[in-house]
Amino acid sequence: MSRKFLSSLLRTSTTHSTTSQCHAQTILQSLLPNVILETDLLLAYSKLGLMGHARKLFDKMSQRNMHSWNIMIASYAHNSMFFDALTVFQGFKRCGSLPDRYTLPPLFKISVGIGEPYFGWMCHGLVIKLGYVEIVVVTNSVLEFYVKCGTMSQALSVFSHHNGSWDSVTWNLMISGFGKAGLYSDAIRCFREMLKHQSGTELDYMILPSILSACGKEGDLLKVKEVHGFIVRNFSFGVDVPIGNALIDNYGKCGCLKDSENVFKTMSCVNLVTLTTMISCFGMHGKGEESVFLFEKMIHEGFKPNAVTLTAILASCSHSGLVDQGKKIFNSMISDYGFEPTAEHYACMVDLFGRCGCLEEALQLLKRMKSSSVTGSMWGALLASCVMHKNVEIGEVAAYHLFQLEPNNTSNYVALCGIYQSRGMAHGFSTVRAKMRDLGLIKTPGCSWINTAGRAHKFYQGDLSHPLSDMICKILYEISNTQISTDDLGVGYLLHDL
DNA sequence: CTAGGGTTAG
Repeated sequence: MSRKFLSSLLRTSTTHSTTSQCHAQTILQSLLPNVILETDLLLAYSKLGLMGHARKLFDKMSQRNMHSWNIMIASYAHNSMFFDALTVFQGFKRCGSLPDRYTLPPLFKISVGIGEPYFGWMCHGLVIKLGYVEIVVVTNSVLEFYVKCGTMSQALSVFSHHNGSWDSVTWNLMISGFGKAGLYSDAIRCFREMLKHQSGTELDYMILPSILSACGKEGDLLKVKEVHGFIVRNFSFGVDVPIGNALIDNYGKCGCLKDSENVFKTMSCVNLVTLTTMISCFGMHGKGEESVFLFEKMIHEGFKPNAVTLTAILASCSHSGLVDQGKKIFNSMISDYGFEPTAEHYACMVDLFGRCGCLEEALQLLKRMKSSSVTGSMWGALLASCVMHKNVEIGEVAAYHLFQLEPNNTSNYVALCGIYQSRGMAHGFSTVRAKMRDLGLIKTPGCSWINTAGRAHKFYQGDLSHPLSDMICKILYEISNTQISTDDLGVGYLLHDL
């Protein structure tokens, strides 16, 4: 077998056996050392995730080119082995070479992976200095870095500096970035902007989950329906799994459980995320029995629940008062699946016991735990249950722990006050209020607002300062006595440009 | 050899 033939065989190899047979041939025929062949082997092993094999080869190479360094750095980053990737990159720098367009994107992944933004900022500097800003893949990786750091202002600045050289990945990063940052209306505005820029060209279906999630979290059912209609009209393959999952989730968030179920039923292929989403939708709508039924069905079908699934089913049991089922599921996850419950799961269990009034049982659960592993969210769940059931004794215990753990969290003081107030204990009430004053804590009042004709109108609790408040209250009173279907909500077209 | 989508929680 010639060098050329082995090379092309390796470049298309997808199995361990082909790769190692080629490797054996290179040795048998004394074709090594040879940079091209060794680099081909490197890539073949990396693609199979066999980083140990790749590394052994790489260390023995007497000569390396940019390609070989890039493969090592990118593959380590791809397999979340960030420190190994960094070590290789440092070795690369010691050779006096400069990164190229293939080296740079994985470096941003490394920076996020090791939680070290300085490294990413430095790499952004390199991108500019070495003149790679015009390469859209490189600039997109910079954009993604800022999105993952949660600094949308920086992402926006990168975005606007490269006016014109965007592609659909750029838009998707911006839309999903705004969504992840909770800036849903910005995400929707960005989507509209995108439609303007690329009218006529086909819409990339990868952005649909991002835009659906922005519409759903904004609670805008009409826009969710609009995007759904658009999907049905334009994508003949029907829904792929992530799009189906996003539809289920966002119909659920907008209060249309029936539509979630319909999407779920028509999906030809589902995964763990689909099932978890559907379980949590049932839970959100107080359908605990349906959640448990689906959970048991998925286990029967051989799905292995993950930490998110467990949180969803426990929360669902809790909201529907299914204490025994919740307890059973929690215990079986530990014994049957060797599941290591996280702090969130314990918080769910406390909520499960607490919500139904089993406050003593909830407290015992926390007392049995090592005190250093009891988190604020667990005591917080207990305190919330004590407010619900007006329990002073356990409420004080939970509040005491919370005051230690999060001394500046105003809502804990307010919750304890609420318990005293509901039991008519004026002394306790004023003591906590005084403590809050001493600590300089101010309760931020609940507030809601509405945008009409480009103006925002704010309303605080019990606030009648708005000039039209008389009329507003009268209309609100009428509305609250009228049955309204979600179809009657106002019209706000999203896709009218299409 | 480089970039993008979906799930929990109060």
